[in-house]
Amino acid sequence: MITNTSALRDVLAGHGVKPTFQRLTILGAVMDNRSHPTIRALHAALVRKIPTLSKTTLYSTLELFAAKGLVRALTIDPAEVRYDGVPAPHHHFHCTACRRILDIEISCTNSRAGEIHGHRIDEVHGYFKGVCRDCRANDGRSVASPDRNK
Amino acid sequence: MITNTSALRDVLAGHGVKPTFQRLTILGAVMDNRSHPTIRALHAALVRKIPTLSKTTLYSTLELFAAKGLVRALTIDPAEVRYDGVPAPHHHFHCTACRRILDIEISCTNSRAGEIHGHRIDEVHGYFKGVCRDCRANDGRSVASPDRNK
DNA sequence: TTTCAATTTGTAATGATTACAAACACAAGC
DNA sequence: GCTTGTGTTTGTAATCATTACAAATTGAAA
Repeated sequence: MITNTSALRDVLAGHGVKPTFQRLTILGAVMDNRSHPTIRALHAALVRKIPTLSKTTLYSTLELFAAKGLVRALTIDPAEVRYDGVPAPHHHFHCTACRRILDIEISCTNSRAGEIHGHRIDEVHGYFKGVCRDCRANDGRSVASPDRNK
Repeated sequence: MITNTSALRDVLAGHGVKPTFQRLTILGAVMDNRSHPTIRALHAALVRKIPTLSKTTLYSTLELFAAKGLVRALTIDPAEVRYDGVPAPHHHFHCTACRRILDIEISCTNSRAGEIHGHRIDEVHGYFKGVCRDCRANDGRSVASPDRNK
């Protein structure tokens, strides 16, 4: 685990969010999981730590975190929202073969939020769609379906 | 109507798509509707022209168009996919108050497709989230809910 | 201990999307 | 003209993420 409880507690307190056990655990999971997990994946992973954890709590908590700017909701895959524990703007790559979402380090002059044409900008999203290197090497066939294993 | 039937017929033929009456009508609607309509909105608008038009046809046809590069599917709003009749890469602004999606003319060096880190890039998506000028002028309250009027 | 508000949970809707098979259209060949 | 066959369209029935809602729980303050 990269992030320890006291650090997480500080993050929550710094954003005016009461640090409950569920919230600490969920925030730690999202920040440590760098695969942009879905609610379903998070729930599957977290029920081991919190057997009674409900999906409703995950939905409401992640909505709260996103509103506070602690995490970012990615709507790249229309089937399911994915969550990114790194709220700083950065780009993504969505592979249409394996459905993974990868971080892309690329400079972008539009990443600085602010205002455009009078519209107030709160979030900047940039991503690419295509076939990732691994799937290309695999002749276009998916190398994995990380979140599709029901 | 901006696009006439013969022009639409050429577009479809040029992409190897058989120009049926439904496809011509649907393509014309998406290209003329610059509000990034949802399936629901398109269906509501098109049943006047094709009373028997089914939502299934809309789903399959727009999926076909998107695969052929004729239109672009926007997954900005997690509730519903929206369709853009302008397939050339350009930016969008999503207002979280009125839920509209506006076109944004802005230069972007990353809009040129190609390849990054070995990943083949087929589509480039860039958008901003925030509160649009109209809603800001209206004190943050939505100025309209174009697609929410059930 | 009591109280009260916030949080968490489980269950029941909601509604977009998909699966699927029947109905239909239309061109090629007879 | 008719027949055949393939591709298209349609309607209905699932699927499943998300939301709505109210009861249960927690925890701090009085």
